[in-house]
Amino acid sequence: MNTPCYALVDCNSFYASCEKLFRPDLKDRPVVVLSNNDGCVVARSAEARRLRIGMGVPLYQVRDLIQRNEVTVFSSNYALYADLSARVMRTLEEMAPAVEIYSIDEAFLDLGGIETSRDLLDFGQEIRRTVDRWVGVPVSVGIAPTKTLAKLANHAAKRYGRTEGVVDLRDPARQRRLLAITPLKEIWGIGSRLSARLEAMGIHNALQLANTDPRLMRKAFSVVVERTVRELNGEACIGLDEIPAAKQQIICSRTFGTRITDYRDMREAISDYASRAAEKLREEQRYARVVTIYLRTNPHSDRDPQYSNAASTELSLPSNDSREIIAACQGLLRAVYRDGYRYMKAGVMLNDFYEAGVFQADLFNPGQERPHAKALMNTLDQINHSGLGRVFFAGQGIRKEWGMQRAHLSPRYTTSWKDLPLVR
DNA sequence: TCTGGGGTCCTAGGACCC
DNA sequence: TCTGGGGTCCTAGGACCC
Repeated sequence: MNTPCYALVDCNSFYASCEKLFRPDLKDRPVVVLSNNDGCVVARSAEARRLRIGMGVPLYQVRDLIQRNEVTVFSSNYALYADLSARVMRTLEEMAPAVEIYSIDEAFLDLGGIETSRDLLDFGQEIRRTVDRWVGVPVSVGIAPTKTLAKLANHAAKRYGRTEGVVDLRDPARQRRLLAITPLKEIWGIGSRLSARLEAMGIHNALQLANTDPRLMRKAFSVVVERTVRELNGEACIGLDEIPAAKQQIICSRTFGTRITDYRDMREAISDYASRAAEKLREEQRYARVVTIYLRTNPHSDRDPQYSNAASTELSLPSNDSREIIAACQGLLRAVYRDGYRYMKAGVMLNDFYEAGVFQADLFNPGQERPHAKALMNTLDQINHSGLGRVFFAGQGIRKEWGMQRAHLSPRYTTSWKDLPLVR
């Protein structure tokens, strides 16, 4: 049996790199990408990071800094990032025997057995060159016997220029040296709450955590922390998941571009989110029984009266038909909507999923067949995935005055025919 | 004035049953 | 004043991730 060996490949400043790819004029220039509604900074190019623009800060707090330094600002262009992500992942799948897509910009590779046939630092550099040539997005590579250590190796590859973007952390002595200079909150699985509790116990860095007794850590915290301790010591506890688990929940929620004060606008928004959620559900090829909506005012405001509420219902039969899910959400909205508030956000949640044909027929509506429903939803999805335009239900609204603010949106270069870049 | 969105896993505790 | 024990299931809440 081989010692396990994982690589973590992570795109550098992914969203910012995607934007730069189609804007060669922005090479070596600071770029930031904003969250939905242009609220917070969620990605920064290396140049922007050097200006000390923080991750996750609200835009209004860094507006001066951005203007003074002529930072180029983009709204999130999720269609573009998802498409480029798929290209990166396809490239990695061609290069490694087993790949787990961990997030939009990261993948774990199983390198077990490869080290006998080739030098892993070389292999890491080959990954970097290939992704750069085929897709144009820069990546870093961390290599280690456990996923938790591979994560840390990747951090190091990003942080220290001398590594040239690849760190091989298989050597235990090297692991200990890196752990000794790694703060707790940089460890995968240790967030701010656990960091604070560990600090209070006198544990201040990753090496000190690695040196604790894993069984005691399980008692004091949970099995999650126990696994982290073992992984830091090179004992692989978390395997590679090539096939993503089926989703258990689908959420579609948004902060509105402007506050909603009108029932009809709220009904439009809820219908729109319901339709998006149903679309995602069909992509999963699942049917949901439980539908939930929630809405709330702005909790940061101390002037406006506050209200937040949620409501759920169980469909008589699990469904992924947009019309049924929209109707259920509109019914729930009538129950929880109150006049006289300035609503900031609402959402639709789907739960309790079934595969086609496995659920019990409704006792009171036996044989409730909907022969045309599937064909109609298929047609809808095909049109909406064609890149030619979208069809939608009238209840979703046409003008969408409550819709997202995206003042700095780039074209959908790769997923919309009308946005194809032109070379003159 | 302005603060994202979408997920997962684990645990404790209550409800319920025999 | 006295009032078992053990098991399962479900849910809410906390913590984490990107």
